[in-house]
Amino acid sequence: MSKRRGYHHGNLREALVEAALDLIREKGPAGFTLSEAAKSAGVTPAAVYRHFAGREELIAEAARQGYEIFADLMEYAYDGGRPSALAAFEATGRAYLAFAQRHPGHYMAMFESGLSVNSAPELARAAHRAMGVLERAAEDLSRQIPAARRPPAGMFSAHIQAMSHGVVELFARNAPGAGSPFPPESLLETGIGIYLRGLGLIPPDE
Amino acid sequence: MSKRRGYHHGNLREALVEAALDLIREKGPAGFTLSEAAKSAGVTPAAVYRHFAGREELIAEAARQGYEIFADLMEYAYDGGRPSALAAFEATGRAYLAFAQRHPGHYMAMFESGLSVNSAPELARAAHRAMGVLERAAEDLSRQIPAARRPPAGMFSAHIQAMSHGVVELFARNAPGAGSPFPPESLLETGIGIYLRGLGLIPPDE
DNA sequence: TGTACATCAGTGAACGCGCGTTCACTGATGTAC
DNA sequence: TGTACATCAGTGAACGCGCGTTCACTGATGTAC
Repeated sequence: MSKRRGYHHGNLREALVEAALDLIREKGPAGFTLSEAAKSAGVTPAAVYRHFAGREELIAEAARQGYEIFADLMEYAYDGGRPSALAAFEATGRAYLAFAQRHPGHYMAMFESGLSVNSAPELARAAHRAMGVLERAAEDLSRQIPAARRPPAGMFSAHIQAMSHGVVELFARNAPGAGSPFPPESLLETGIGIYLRGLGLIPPDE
Repeated sequence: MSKRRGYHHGNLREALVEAALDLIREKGPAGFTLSEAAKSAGVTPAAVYRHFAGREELIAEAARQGYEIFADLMEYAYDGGRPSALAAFEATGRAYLAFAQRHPGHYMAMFESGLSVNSAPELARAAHRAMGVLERAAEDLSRQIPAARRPPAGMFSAHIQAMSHGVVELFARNAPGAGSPFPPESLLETGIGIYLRGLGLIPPDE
């Protein structure tokens, strides 16, 4: 952690963000303190103020980076709707969970810190980009549903978000419902599968 | 809040739990402090220690009471599977959301405080009872699915829990995804409806 | 290549604050006689 | 009904702690000449 070579750190800003992410992952967003982040970056708490206005801004930057990574992953998974709207949609679902598992600190900073997405414009922009992919995927896929039985795309995407977030919170961590006999990946995959079947997007017999 | 009539409070234990629930609802589980709970119950912080071993135990008691209320509501909604397994199941889904909305402090103490359900045996018992209702409802309903296409009941119930929790966290509060144009009740109701259709429990044409 | 100097990232001491927790105490309550 | 007394729920002062934040400072870096 403290790979400083002298008086100057070299890349303190990023080191602080990483320290914050580690702390958030280990103790939750509330357990994270500016002082401890500074300490684990090998620096005095006061040094933090050279790079951030305060504790809040440090968390916001961690969340922003999370939304950027998240958006990139979602876009990569969606891949412009290839090879099919259905496959691309399912890939974004898997990407959602994979992100939560691989970047728990980011995920918690984004969704559990109580941070308002509108506290900073770059944060809002990144969050909007990430959510936009999911909404687009839902829109593309929902066009395959006969218009009469088609739910609004926003509702469709909200369902998937809810299911994904629920699986992460309840079954992908040491949460209340943990100790479930099913791995979160298969829980989410089957859950989304059944849901899509309910929309007539997957044949009922398969 | 401070309806004390003299030196003795009369019902401090309950007053503290209620103060804790109010604080948790307003500031989140991390924002709640023992001192503030004592203050809003009109009492010195030291008085808390006549009734609780400390901060942690106070939160645990709030969560325990939440699980009891939750379990009662779920049992009432389930009503032994009447009038039908399907209707009873849908009622428990609605009860889940209604509980989260009507008892946000309890809900947060239960699911967002980072509290381990196994920190106290009465807490674990209450939590188990609550979750048992949902599992039983899922089991009863899943018996109506042809055995070949029937997912394990535990998975079924996990899906519903995930969707319900996700809707609460993302759309029933001022969370990141909030500002959704759909009220949480209808989000959950349609989400569960589509899911049940995917299981063949609701006819596709209805 | 060497020196003077501006820049600015970090130090370290200090602050006021609210926290959880402890302790000896006090005074209201309710029971025994 | 009245008095003595045990009980124990609450007080209030004190503690050590870590927090976020500020400030004047210092010393490493890198640029101009």
